[in-house]
Amino acid sequence: KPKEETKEKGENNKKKSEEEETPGKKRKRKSKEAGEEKNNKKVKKEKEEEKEAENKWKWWEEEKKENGIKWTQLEHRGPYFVPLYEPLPDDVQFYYDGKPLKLSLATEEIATFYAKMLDHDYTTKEIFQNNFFKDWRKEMTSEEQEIIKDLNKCDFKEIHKYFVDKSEARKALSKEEKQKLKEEADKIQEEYGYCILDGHREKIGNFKTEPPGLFRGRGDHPKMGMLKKRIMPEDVIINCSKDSKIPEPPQGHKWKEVRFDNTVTWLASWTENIQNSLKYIMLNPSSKLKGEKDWQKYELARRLKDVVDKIRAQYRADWKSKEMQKRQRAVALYFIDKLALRAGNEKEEGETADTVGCCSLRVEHIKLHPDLDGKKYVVEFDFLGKDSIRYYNKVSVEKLVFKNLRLFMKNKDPDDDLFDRLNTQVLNKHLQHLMDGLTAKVFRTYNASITLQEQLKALTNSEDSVAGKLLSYNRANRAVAILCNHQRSTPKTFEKSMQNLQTKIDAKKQQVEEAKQELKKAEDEFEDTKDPKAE
DNA sequence: GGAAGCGACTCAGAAACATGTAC
DNA sequence: TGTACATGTTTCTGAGTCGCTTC
Repeated sequence: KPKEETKEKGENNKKKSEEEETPGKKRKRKSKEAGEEKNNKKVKKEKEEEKEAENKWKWWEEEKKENGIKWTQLEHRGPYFVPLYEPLPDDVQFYYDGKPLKLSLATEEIATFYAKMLDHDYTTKEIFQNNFFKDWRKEMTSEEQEIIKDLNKCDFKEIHKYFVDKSEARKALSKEEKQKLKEEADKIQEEYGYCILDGHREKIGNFKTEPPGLFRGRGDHPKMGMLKKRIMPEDVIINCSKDSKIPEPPQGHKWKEVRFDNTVTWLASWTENIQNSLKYIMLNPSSKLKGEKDWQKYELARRLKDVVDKIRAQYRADWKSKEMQKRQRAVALYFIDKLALRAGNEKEEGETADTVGCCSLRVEHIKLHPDLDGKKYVVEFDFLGKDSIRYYNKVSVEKLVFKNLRLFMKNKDPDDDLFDRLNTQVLNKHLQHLMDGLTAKVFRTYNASITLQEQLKALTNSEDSVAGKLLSYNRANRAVAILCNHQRSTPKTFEKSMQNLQTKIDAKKQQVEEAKQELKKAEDEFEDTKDPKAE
C-alpha cells in the first residue's frame, strides 16, 4: 500500500506541474527550498567536521615529553569575564513588609540571585535561606540593614516575574534574532575559546569565569545559599609561556599574577570564596593534554587486568590475617573491587554534605543479615555517596567477609567508623606495593571497562542491524551505570510526560474498543442480511 | 611517622541548549 | 507548517581522588 501511495503522489505532482502555479504550489516550492537549505547546512557541517578530523593533531603518534613537563608553548587570551550587573528597570520593584523599597545596586544584584531561584526547591530550605540572608545583609548599606531584618518580609515576586518574562521573550525571538545571538556567542567562543599549545590550536573547556550567584551545594550542604562573589581580573592568576603574547587584562584592570609554569595544565586560576578552593581554566577533553591523561588511565586499568587475580587471592588470604588493619584493608578492598565503591577520603565536618566512600563508611551505613530472602550472609548498604547520591544495595558476601564485618562492628556506636584502622592513604600505599601506580580508583575504571567489554560481547552479534547494535550498546552501558551507581534525579517534567503517555494509551485503548464494537455490529448486520438459501 | 592542608586534576549531576519527531 | 514535547548534547561547576609539602 505505501508503494501505491507514493506512486499516486508522484503522478499527481506530474499533473500539477503542467498546471499554472497556485498559492499552494508556491508554498510547496518554498518548503522544498527550506528543505534544501537544511540539507545544505547538514552537508556543510559534515564537510567541516571531516576537515577538522583531517587537521586533527595526531599527538599520539609523537614522542612523549619528559616526565612532568606538560607543554613548551602555551598562548591564550585569558578568561572571558561574564558581563557586569545590569540594574532592574524602574517599574520592577522589591517590596519589604508590603512596601516598595529601592535597593542599592549591590544589594539589588544579590536580591536578583535569590529572586531567580524562587521556583527552585533550594529557596524552601532553611539553611539556604539563612545563609543567603546572612551574606546578603553583609553587602547591604547601613540604611538597608536597618530596614531589612526579616527574610519573610521580603517580596521578590516582581523581580522573579521580570526574569521569567525575560526568558520567555528570549524563547519567542524570531529565527533571525536568535541567529544573531548565536553569532555573537560564536564570536566570543572563537576569540576566547581556543589556545595555542605547542603550535596547535586547542579548544578550552571552560573559558568563562563563573558568574556570581548563590552557592548550590548538593544534598544537605551546610553552605548552600552563600554568596558566590564575582571574579575580577585582580583575582585571576594567568599561566602561559614566557615568550608568548601575554593576555591583556580588561581595561583598567590587572591580573593577580602572571606565571610561566609548564608543569601544570591550567591556563588561569582563582580562589573561590565559599570553600576557599582553587578553580581552574583548563582544556577541553578533546585536547592532547586531556586525551593523553585519559589514555594513561586506561593503560593503568589494563595493567591491573594482568595482576587482578593475584591481588584478589591476596586480599582473600588477608581476611584471615592476625592483624586487624590487614583484615580491614582486605575487606575494604573486596568492596572496592566487587561493588566499585569509591575510596572514601576523610572530610572536614561541617564544611560539606555528610557523604562517604568505602574507607569512610560508618557502622550505621550497613546492616548484617545472616539470612535474607533465601540468601546467606547478606550485607545491606545504605549511605550517601558522591554528590549525595544514595547507594542502596543488598549483597550476598562470603562467610569470612561477613564474620569480619561483625567483628569490626562489635562494641561500636552507629556513628563510629566501620574501618577504624584504615584510611585511603594506608590503602593506596598498600596498593602501590602490589602494582606500580595502582590506587583505589583504578579498580572502578577497570571494573567499569571490563563490564562494558563483557556485556558487549554477550549482547551483540555481528549480523545485528545498526538499531539492534545500538540497543545492545545502551544495555551494556546501563550495566556499567548500575555497577557504578550512576543516577539522575527524575526530571521535573516526568510526571507530565507520564500523564501524556497514559492519555495516549487510554485513547488507543478506546479506539480499539470502538473498533471491536463496530466489527461486532458489522458481523451481526452481515448475519442478518445473509440469504438463508445461500447457506 | 603521621596529621593537616593545599594543589591539580578527574568525575559526575543539573541545567541549558540543540535537534528530532509526532501531531 | 507550526508547535509542543521528547531526546540527545554541551556547558557549568560542585564533589571527589590523590600526590606533595609542611609542621
